[in-house]
Amino acid sequence: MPDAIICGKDDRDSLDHCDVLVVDPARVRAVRERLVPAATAERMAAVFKVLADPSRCRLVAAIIEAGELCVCDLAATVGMSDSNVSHHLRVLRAHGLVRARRAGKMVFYSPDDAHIRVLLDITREHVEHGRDGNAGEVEAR
Amino acid sequence: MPDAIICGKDDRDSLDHCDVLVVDPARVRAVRERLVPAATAERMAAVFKVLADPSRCRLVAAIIEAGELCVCDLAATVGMSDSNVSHHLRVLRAHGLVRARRAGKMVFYSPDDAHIRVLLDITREHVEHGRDGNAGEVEAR
DNA sequence: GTATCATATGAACGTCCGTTCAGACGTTCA
DNA sequence: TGAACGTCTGAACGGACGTTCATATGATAC
Repeated sequence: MPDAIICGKDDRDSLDHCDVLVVDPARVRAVRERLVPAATAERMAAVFKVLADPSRCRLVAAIIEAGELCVCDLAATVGMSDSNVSHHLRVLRAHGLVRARRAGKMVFYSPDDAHIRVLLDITREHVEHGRDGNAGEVEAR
Repeated sequence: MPDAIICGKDDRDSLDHCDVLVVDPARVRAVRERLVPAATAERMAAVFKVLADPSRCRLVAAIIEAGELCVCDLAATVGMSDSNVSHHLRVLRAHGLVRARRAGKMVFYSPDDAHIRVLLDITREHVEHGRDGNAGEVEAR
């Protein structure tokens, strides 16, 4: 098996420079073929990014828990300003996580996706039971 | 049923001001009791934040796909600089998503959590099949 | 020892994002 | 119509974060 070679231009995505050392080019190529495409990863990261905020996590959890809730009650539930809640709800709505229903002056929000509930459940179990790996330290080695 | 009342101090978390309108205080209180604690939400958001980056998504996916991979091969696989990959791997390691094994000059990384694989799978299916709600537009209403 | 390689680290830059504040919009009720 | 209310919007501030560059560490080979 080769020890270290230089990969050609075609092995990289599309970078101006491509003189990168590779140890096991066969495996790299195999993994690259089966790897999630960059565009898909981008959309996946976007979904995670929506949930990557404690406020939005609680908002979504509260909406799922209640089934349906208006903005001011949501704000009271999670302890945030109405304005802030509204900003977050717009993000959640834009990404299809929650749905809005108008009733007179107020707007009721309800969950709009089954996957999200699973994501929250798994992650909650992960951080509660499982060892979640400290979030602060960097030691390791 | 009451139309709108002012909630007392005990109904809020711990804010200096608490003059917040609530429509359905009973439901708010019920949801608050069963709602995920703020501390837990913080840790959940931290997990999501780790995955809320396309580069890290692909790195984790590549490591899971390959089972084990060294830094330079990871860099070649996802098309990033070694330095950048190393930075991201530190984050992934600090949060217990991947594990590092040293072998001579090089370090091999492998998955260190079963939950993460499920999170990635669900999210990938979500953005591929399911309607993922456009990430750009904000229209709605 | 020195040289080379694989990886890790730190600083610096630019950008994104969560929050707050002030105000606008739309709806209801008198 | 005008006031009160629920919600939404935009600007602005502060902080967090991803990337790059240069450099340091650790390990192997000569």
